Amino acid sequence: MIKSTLEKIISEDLHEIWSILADDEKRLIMDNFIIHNFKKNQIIYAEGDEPEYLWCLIKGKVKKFKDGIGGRQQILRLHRPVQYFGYRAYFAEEKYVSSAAAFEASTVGAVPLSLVKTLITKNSDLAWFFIHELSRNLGGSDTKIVNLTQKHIRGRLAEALIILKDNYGYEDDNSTLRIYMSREDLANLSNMTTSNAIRTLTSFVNEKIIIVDGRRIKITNEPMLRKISKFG
Amino acid sequence: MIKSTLEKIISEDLHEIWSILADDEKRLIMDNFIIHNFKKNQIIYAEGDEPEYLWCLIKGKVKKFKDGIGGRQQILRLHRPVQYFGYRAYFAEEKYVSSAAAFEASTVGAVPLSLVKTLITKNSDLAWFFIHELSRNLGGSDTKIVNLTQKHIRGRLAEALIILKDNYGYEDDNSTLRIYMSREDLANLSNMTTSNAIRTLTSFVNEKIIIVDGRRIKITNEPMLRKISKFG
DNA sequence: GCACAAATATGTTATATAGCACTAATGATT
DNA sequence: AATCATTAGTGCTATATAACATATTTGTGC
Repeated sequence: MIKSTLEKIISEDLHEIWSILADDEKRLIMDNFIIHNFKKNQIIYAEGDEPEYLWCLIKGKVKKFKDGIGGRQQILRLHRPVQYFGYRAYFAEEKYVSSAAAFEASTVGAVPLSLVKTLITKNSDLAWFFIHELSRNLGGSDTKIVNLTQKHIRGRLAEALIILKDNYGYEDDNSTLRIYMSREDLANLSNMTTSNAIRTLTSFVNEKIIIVDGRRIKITNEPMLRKISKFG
Repeated sequence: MIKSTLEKIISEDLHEIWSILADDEKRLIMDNFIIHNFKKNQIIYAEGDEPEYLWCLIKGKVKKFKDGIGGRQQILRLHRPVQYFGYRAYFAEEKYVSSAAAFEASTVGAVPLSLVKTLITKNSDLAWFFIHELSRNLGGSDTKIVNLTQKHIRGRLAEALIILKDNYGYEDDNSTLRIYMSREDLANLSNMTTSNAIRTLTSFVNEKIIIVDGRRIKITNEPMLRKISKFG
């Protein structure tokens, strides 16, 4: 018997998380799992939309953001494979309060949240999975509030770079961030204007903390970066 | 048979939420429910502590906050009876990332989180209660990030006053906030210095949006306050 | 009721960062 | 290759808000 590509993705990539599901539950998910492909910068869902699907990032990178005053965007969270998103609003019985977009070409699976709801009720391990995820995100969000409001520009940018490293890691050279983003997005992540992101990036280069080649960022002095991030 | 005071509190005040529990589960909670009294400004738990108890606010007011750069405090959330707090860190398997303190003399019940964990696993309604709470809090936290980082001082203070109204309501006159807090706490809620909280409060008074008498704040033009809060 | 501490109020100055204007580089399209 | 659009980079100015200084008022303990 030949496994379908979809089944292969699910059984291989998602094994870790869906291992908490019973076989019939897995079957149910597989039968209702729809693969979507999003192009770079394409919106997956937007603020105000009614939540319908649990999204599962299989390949690519996704940002969650909120549009604020004067079209200024705040990036709230970054996702990497295999991570789940788009469920909070449904569980809160709200519309989405933030939007999700693909950072780069991405493959995402969609599972109806109504199905997820049924499974959570029946499977306490799955309930715990989401309780755990939500709890971690909430802690991160609370910490972010203080970081973004109280740290100065250098601290905020340094922190953003650390976040990028913690989320996407380094390439094989052990120093180049495995994500290439525009200066504007870097600014949106650190709550500052694009000009200031560029300027601050330049001063980090001058201080030999990073090396910049276009959108390629090499962190050469991570301890110093963490220090700047911590001090503020 | 005479009901104990404790049993009375639980069966009356907590009915709404614990109604999702079976009788034997209620019994278990009651047997492990310890009442604590906290004085004004007393710390209930502090950042870095290991989470042990689910706290249930029975009487009084509680703030959750995080100490930031230069001793500057950011108030993250406010609690009123009957609300639960202190569980996030346990579910995230982390130490507390914020502290909780009584705003005024408060009565709080403590239930061992290990017991709550057991109950959640057995009772999916209870699991959903926490999934729902966490999801709502996370949405609020994400919204707060944008509000605090992008709005100007007037917008932030206006929003803080609205939050106070939504949380604690008005007194019988339908306009006096049912909470009295220091200008410093008001500043900590709106991410600004105490001086600026005072100044901005004064300008709201001059604009006939509020009336201030010491710590007593009367909101006389709530639509305008919401407008200022929304616009930024 | 007095002494002292804490909170509130207000004016002045300093500064971080936004806003704007402009140029340079890079990348996409035909 | 030429054109155009987008992104990156830099200097200058404006401004919101912090920081500081100093009254003034209010609350608290004896």
